[in-house]
Amino acid sequence: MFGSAPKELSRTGGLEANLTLEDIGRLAGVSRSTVSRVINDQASVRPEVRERVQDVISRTGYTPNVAARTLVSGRSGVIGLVIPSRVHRVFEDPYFSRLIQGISTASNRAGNILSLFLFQDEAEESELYPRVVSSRFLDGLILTATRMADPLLARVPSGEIPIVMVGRPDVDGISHVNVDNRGGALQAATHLCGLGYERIGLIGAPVSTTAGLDRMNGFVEGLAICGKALLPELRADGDFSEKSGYAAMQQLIPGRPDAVFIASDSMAFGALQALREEGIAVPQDMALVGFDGLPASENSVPTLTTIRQPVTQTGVRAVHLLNDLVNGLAAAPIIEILPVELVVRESCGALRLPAATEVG
Amino acid sequence: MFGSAPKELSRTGGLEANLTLEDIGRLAGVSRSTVSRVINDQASVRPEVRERVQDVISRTGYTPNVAARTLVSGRSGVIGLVIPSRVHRVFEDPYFSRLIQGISTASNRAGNILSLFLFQDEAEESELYPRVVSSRFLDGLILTATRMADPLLARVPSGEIPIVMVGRPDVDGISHVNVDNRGGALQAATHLCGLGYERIGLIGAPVSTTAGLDRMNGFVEGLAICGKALLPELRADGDFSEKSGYAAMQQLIPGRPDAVFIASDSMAFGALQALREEGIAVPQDMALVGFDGLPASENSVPTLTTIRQPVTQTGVRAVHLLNDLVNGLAAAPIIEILPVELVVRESCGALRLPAATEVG
DNA sequence: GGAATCCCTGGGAGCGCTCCCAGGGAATAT
DNA sequence: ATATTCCCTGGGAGCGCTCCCAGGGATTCC
Repeated sequence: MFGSAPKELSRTGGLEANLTLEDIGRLAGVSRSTVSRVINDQASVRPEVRERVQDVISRTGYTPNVAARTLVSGRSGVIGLVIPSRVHRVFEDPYFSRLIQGISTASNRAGNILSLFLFQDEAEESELYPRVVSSRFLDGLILTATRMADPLLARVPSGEIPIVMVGRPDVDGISHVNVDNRGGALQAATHLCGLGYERIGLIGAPVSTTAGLDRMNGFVEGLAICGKALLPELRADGDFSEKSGYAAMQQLIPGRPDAVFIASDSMAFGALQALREEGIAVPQDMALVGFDGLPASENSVPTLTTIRQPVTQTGVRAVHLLNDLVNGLAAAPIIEILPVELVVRESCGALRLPAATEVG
Repeated sequence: MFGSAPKELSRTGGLEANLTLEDIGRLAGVSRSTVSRVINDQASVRPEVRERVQDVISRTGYTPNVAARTLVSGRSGVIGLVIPSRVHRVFEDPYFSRLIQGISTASNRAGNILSLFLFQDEAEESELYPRVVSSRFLDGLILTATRMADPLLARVPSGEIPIVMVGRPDVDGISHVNVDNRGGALQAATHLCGLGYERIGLIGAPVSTTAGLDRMNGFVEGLAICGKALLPELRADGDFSEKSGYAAMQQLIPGRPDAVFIASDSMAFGALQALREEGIAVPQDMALVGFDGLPASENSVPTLTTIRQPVTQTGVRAVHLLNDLVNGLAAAPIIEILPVELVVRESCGALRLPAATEVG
């Protein structure tokens, strides 16, 4: 349209480019300081002046220069989401998908910008992480999917920057938000006991994750409350995947459990498949309780009784906790444990049995 | 551990906190400027001085303050990845998963920091987008998953900031990297023709996406080369999902196609399921060619002949293109079209037929 | 009426960096 | 020997913002 515009103009893109507080001030007939006050919602600006300034701002489309603001205030508004290596398929996992959804929404609402750090391998991790953390570019960090003894965690306590972990870390002193894995698994166990099942088995998640460990411990604890123990032949572990659930169930079938708690819904879907192939009816021949509350658990055949965890909410809380830390509204470590909920559907048999007394 | 440490110290985290160029200079017995030269790899620093400075830097763990650097240089090193609303399940889609992988790796290697903008709805989109773009905080933007007539694209040509799209936009003048959807679909058509199939159908992707449109057009063009036309009763469209592929195939079966090109592997998996249920053997009774080259296409029964597109590479190229734009090594719009590749496996029947002459 | 108080507003300083220019010293040329 | 060149280095200026302090004007009080 303006083919003959000087290069300098077209390069910066026209009207709105590179306006400063000073410019806005000049246009509104006030000083830089007053404009700054208006933008930062500080008191003591006369209403009519405030309005005049706001008018100029919206007319010009002025946006403060983040770099300058960060330089002087020491706060960038950027929070980092770190997903360490080893989690290659992370995005295809519906858990992460929902978690990131929650984190993204919450940080958008809170006025934060979200930076994503996917580390493909240890080299990238050890090179990038220090640079990122100490560049004073991030206000804080959310860490996910760390494993036991994660080298990343070793760096955290040095405390250069506020950090919130999603999930329970295996060391103390780190702020985190977690779901009540132990309590949920315990509830699954007592629910099954209460329904009168006798030989109750477990398909566990890897005990190299705190979630897997807590779910197993909670389950065993729940059985203990009912005066039962977990029989070795009724336990198999998977790796959260559907495939591993399928294999684990095949392993359990010879032991003839009448109920099984499966530490993730994905694995439960695999287990369901294995049972279907063997002609074992759920819940008539074997009752199942999963963990996660994936949307798909509503549509399986039979529908899956499961422990629903609030994944999106976990992400939201992580952002809030982090902002509290950043703003000095709380001192690390803060720990938040979100409740889980037993969702009774067909697979546990409760719906077809006469009401039974639940323990716990 | 150091419970009695003064608050000021513990808050900033010890040794490495808040060092500046000036500090490093003092420690190394040189000036701020010299340290800056060392860090930015500029010439004319005596080797021994350079080494001395580098030594102090690595000993202290100094990292430049990104905000200060950005403020003066006008470059932050941060690139944004924008995924507009409507793509809620984006992360569970293996395409996006791989794309983000590629973008992340490339930007890590290029020294960029990646910021993620997931817009949940139009409101978030229209509020955040301008703020982000004009805050001079991002060096550039990668845009994905826009639809036809996306309102986001309307803002792009104003040119405040370099932008590269992944996939072909439906308007001109926007830099993008795309795969040869048209050529790939054309090749699928001529491949099937060359194998002697007569009634060749299409399960298309939504024509509201340029990918869907291009694949359809390429396919029709390929048929035309072979002197064929796409019969209306042999065409059904899906939405990229497995489920929709299943439904589309059910729709096509009555028309008795002897071969079908399916515009995405996911849909092909659904179609395969539908055929299995109907007892229609692939490739004996019907030949199939997919599009995408998902890893899972190697393991389906039968293995899927497909057009493999370089997804990770697409992400990598998007980052490189964007950096070229940012660094002024190229002028917008730059367009890069990556080649796709026909991967012949069992589902097209080529492996069991005597070698046939391919057209094209 | 003059002094004290308050509300608003403007401008200086400085965040940590890069860019640019000036200048000291060594090396080379006259 | 002095003049010219080059290499290397140091420091000033300034990016756009926030914080702080000072001060003008209106208001209130004595």
